[in-house]
Amino acid sequence: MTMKTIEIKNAWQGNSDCNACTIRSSALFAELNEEDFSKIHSPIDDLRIEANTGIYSQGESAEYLFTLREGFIKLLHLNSDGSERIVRLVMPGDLFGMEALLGEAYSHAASTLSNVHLCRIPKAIIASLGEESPRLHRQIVKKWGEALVQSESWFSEINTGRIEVRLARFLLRVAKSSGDIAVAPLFKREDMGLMMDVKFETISRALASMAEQGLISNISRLSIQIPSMENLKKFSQAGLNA
Amino acid sequence: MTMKTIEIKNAWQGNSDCNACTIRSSALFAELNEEDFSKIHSPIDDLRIEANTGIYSQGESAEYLFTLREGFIKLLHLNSDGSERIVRLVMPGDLFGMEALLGEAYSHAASTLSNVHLCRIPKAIIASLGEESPRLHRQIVKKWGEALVQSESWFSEINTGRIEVRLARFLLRVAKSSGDIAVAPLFKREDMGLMMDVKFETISRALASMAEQGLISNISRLSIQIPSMENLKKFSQAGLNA
DNA sequence: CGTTGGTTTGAAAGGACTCAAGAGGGGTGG
DNA sequence: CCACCCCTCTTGAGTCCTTTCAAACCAACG
Repeated sequence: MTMKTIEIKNAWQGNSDCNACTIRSSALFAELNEEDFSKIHSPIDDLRIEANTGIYSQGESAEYLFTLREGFIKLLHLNSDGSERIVRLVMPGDLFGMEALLGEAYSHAASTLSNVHLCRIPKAIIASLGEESPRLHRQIVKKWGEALVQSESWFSEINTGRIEVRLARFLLRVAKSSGDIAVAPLFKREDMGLMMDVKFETISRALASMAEQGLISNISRLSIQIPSMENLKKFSQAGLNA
Repeated sequence: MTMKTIEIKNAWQGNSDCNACTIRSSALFAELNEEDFSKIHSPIDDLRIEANTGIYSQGESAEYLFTLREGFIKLLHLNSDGSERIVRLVMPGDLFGMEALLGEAYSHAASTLSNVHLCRIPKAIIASLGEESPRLHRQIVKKWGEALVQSESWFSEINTGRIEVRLARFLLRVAKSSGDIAVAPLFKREDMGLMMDVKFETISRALASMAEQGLISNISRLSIQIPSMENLKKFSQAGLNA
């Protein structure tokens, strides 16, 4: 598994204009006002990174935290025996790498599952701003909380029961209804296996089986279609198949 | 599974003297000074609760957060299909029920695995104190961070690989070396199964098998002994058995 | 075209689950 | 104090699901 690392020169898109950010309402700076923004001096970089690229690795000193704007990122925790698990799937609007706020090392590795667009925020900004802005502090606490809840419910739902059920819950979680039909992105089978604690062949088989049951259709490398969200939901809750 | 709920009248031990708390260094109020303490007016209750008692349930409005002083507590997340998982094992010094700080409902249920001793802190205290004490804010952020890291590494280590290996990692995590021999507490097999996503019979078999291999000894309902931490550690990392 | 990385599919082996019976411990009432 | 009950834990045998090892397939790319 070769893994590129970011080359900032190529990825750099300019400094962010956070004030005008399109996902600002869901991002870290949601509650900041003009005055708060005026206090930001260090540069917040706006990066685009291609799929399957490492952003940071576990144990590395945490200097930045990140907001994901577009795409998907996996957070990989590696165990003492060398095995690894995906402990969180970062979705647009989510913060990650918050260990930077604690002045610690990253407790997991982060890498891209798709092409992504993200903001990289130096920890110094938060430290200095945090002293003066209770609003930011509140927002940070909130984000930590969301991360924890996300992590725990992810953990509980994606890792309990038969794989087909777990996979169904996963698909419901990442699915996007664009108009009439719902589409769910897929990732490398290997990665999906790391999320649900099964081998990649098992993911492949589960997808095939669910397609046979009519729960999903149009399996391709990177996505599937969901003919009926209702059916899939029912399936994920009961596992009662035909 | 019958479950008592706290009866405060019986459990109440008096209001806490946080300033003199023995676990204060690791608890929420670690960094508060005299002045900060003087601002605390609402009562922080000091409770003792017996084993297998519910403290709060998922979805309940979060009015308090808790610090565990003694014993073990499980945080139970229940899925939409009714299945449930233990998402975190709370150990002495840990905070839980922090959803109260976000003004939300509890995202999981909490109940005792052993007799416990804990402090119950009304959310109002944090809200009012938080406005004025950046130290407390920093401490809260830190605690959130610890909870997240704990949750993720728990998730990754206790849920990856063969059960015997998972069980070994679990034991290492809860073991206490008192002098020469190390002892690890056990819980109801059912609960242990919910932590590692296996049936309770499987836990029972895994314990028996590990005893046969000499990795653990003196299996009883509530604890085991670990003859050699080294061996167990080696086992948990490689899974190479005899 | 041939190579390469990723995905699918097959068959056999292994681990966990289910159902079921039995053993151990603690508490209660006779 | 003993008998009995209930709850929990252990153990057994067969089934089901996931893994393992292999081989074939597919699409992208040089």
